[in-house]
Amino acid sequence: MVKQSGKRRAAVPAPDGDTERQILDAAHRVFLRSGTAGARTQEIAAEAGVNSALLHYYFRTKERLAAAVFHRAASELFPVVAGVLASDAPLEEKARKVIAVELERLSRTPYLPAYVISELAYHPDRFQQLLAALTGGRPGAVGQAVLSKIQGQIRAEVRAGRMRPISAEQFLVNLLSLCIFPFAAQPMLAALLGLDGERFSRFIHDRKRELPEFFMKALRP
Amino acid sequence: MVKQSGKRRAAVPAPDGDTERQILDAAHRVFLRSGTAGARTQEIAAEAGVNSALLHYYFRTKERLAAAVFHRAASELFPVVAGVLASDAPLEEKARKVIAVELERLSRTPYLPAYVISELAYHPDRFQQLLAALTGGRPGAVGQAVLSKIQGQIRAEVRAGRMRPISAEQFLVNLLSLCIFPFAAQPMLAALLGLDGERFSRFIHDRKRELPEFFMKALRP
DNA sequence: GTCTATATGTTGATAGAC
DNA sequence: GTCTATCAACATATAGAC
Repeated sequence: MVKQSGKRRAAVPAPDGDTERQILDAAHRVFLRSGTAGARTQEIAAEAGVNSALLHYYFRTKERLAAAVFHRAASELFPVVAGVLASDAPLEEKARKVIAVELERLSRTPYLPAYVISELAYHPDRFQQLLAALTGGRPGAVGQAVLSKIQGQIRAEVRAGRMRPISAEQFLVNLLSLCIFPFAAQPMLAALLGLDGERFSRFIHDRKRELPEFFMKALRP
Repeated sequence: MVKQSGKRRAAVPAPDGDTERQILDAAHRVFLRSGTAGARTQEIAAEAGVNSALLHYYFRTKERLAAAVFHRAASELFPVVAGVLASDAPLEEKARKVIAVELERLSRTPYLPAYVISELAYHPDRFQQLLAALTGGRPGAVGQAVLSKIQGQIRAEVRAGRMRPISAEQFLVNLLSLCIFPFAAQPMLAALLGLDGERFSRFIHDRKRELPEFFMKALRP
């Protein structure tokens, strides 16, 4: 990002990959663990195996580093789902696919939802600027495209008598709520319902099978 | 909490209520706005109309103040729902009631979910210690009681042919997801689907009517 | 590119007068 | 109880040698 030199350094310093990515990876872990405000650049540098001066050499400020991490985190969370939802597949297939993909992905990065929610709550501007970067200037364009696509499909299903009326917004929010919330609230569920560690994994495992039926059933006329 | 003196001061200093509560109220607002790590005690003091020395007089450390605020925030979020769920009302009525109560309450304090989720993610110990305080030593007791209560009711409904089988955990998580997530993710929905300000309010307004049907329908055999 | 050493600015917290 | 003034500890960021 800041680096321009293409010159490869001699064998010693970087164990694997280039340093910039190592710092970014470390920042990713630390920010997701402690939150942006709670994280310390010094801790990130230590976790990356470098000192904090080098961190500032690659990313000028903590803020820029935070933006880069958020960008990467959000980019691996949204595009997949957006792709599925904007496709031409039948509505029911989309829902099943989204559930499968989301539960699978979030099982591997369970801290992502809480991190994204926190960032959005305390730093709403970051998201706007990310959307602008992703969609090239017109934020909300992807969302609107998905919405009208879904809306059209719902209307068709309703006319065919296979579904009862529901707005595209409610449809989408219901779907995302059921997929994402359990991960965002995992610590709460652990304390409240005892869903910690292995029990949570089993819970999600069961959910992959049960949630599609639950969701589709709710939409039938 | 720290204050012992019952002596009332002369008319001048405190505009309304006692100072301790004013500080707590200010802390509540600031912590919910900026997150615990991002908030500054100085900002809290300013918002409370006092200086930061007085803040430390009442609450010795920022950490204690944060715990007090989280305690209060969580206490106004959970007990109501727990009360409904643990009651002897029929299952369907409980679900409707929870949806109505939650959507109504969160409409008035929309930042609460994101704050609680953030706190839990970055400060899981706080919740344990809160639960211990609330339930007098045995954390998870309330949750377990609710779970087995619900589990029993589900079994009865299933036997009566009015509901298809579902574990109490999935039942509860589905219900809470659908109620809480929209508020936790509001900034995301605003950026993505254009659900900001007035449009979000209307979305929630519609949701109060539509969600009970959606949820109940999903459970029918 | 990477390090050591250091500057600069905040921040949480305390001392002590009133 | 409430204030002014101040401290000590960090955390971010930079300078400059290698």
